[in-house]
Amino acid sequence: MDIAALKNHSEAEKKRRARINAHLDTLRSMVPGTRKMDKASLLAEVIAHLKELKRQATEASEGLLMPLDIDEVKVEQQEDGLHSAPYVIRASICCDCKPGILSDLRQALDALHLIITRAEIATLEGRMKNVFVMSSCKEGDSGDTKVHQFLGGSIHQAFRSILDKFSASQEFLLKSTLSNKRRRFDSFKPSLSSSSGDLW
Amino acid sequence: MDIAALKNHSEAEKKRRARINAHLDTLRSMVPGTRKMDKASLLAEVIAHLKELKRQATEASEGLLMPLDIDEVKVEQQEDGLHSAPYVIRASICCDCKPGILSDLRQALDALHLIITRAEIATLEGRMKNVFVMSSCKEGDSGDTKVHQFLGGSIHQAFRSILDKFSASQEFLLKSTLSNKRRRFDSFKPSLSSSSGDLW
DNA sequence: GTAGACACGTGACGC
DNA sequence: TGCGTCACGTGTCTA
Repeated sequence: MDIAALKNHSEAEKKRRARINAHLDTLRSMVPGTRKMDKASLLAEVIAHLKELKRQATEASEGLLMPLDIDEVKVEQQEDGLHSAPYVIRASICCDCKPGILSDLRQALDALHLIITRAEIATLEGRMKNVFVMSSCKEGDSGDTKVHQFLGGSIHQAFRSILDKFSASQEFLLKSTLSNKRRRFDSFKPSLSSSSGDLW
Repeated sequence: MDIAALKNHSEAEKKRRARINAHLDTLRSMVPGTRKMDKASLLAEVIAHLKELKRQATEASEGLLMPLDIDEVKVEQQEDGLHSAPYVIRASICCDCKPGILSDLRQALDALHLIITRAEIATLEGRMKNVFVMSSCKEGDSGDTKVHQFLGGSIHQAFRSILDKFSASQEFLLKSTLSNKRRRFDSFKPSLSSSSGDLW
């Protein structure tokens, strides 16, 4: 009978729709503010959330990345999306582990009279990366973009000069002893003891 | 004419389906390995991906969190999903900034002969949080779960004893001078200069 | 009364 | 041949 086959067909199709809609409902429960949304709009919102989460994830793992060969100073304004913390500056410096560089950094930041909300030191394979999250000391400066741009410039300049100072001393060592360059490869995969022993 | 109305209707429905399918294709392009998947399976995969990204995001922001009042030692195995780095141990210790505790931690880790792939020191408001990402020195241990459980236990024990040692000395100070407890509130929102000056 | 969204059943195509 | 998936047109409901 063709009639029975048709019934099976329609029922199977019904099952299929149910499966899809169930997943759609799951998505509705996962993405906030989509409870009573269009199917299409829901999917659009899912896409947006997916992008946002991906951005956050890569941003978070970016913080873990540490260039092994190039020294760098980065200063950027952190809008921080949801946390409603306006005009927060995030400054980072990545270079070889050098004793004394930490106190230089500390002195430089002290001189700028900032509120340091987070200070992070990471070491990896003889390299170090310092990240500072901070904002201006004065309350009134919070909304002033120009103040933060100036502050960012000052921080960048201060860090840069510290970097130059220490890389200059390294270049001096490089010229005086040829074995120094090799040392960078020797300490390419050291244990913590050799890589951070001088630093701590 | 009813015929024109019907045509509009079907065309509108066609447009709607096109919108939905376009979003579905966008999702396919965003989630790897779903190029030729069922509509339902695709959505299931999207849900899984969304969950995974959410987990990573919360985990990443968790790493930034630092308990202000309670000292803690955490040792956990990090499967790390995509990076195919099996059996990596992540150990963290959070406590008040105390000079000398860093060298104690270093000595403890040195004694265990581990490969430290990442060492991180973060300071915030007079508190410090150290995170170490590491794996066993020996290659053969990589797949051995028991070895890593034992290693994890050893690390936890070592960190715990360091924590106890320093918190014990703090309790001693607490009993000897009443002003000490207040000090914890005095340094609740210090600048970097006062919070990490002793540590560095 | 019209525009948009949804579920339904059906024909078509692939394994 | 059946089984699964898809696109399509239609009926129905709500705003």
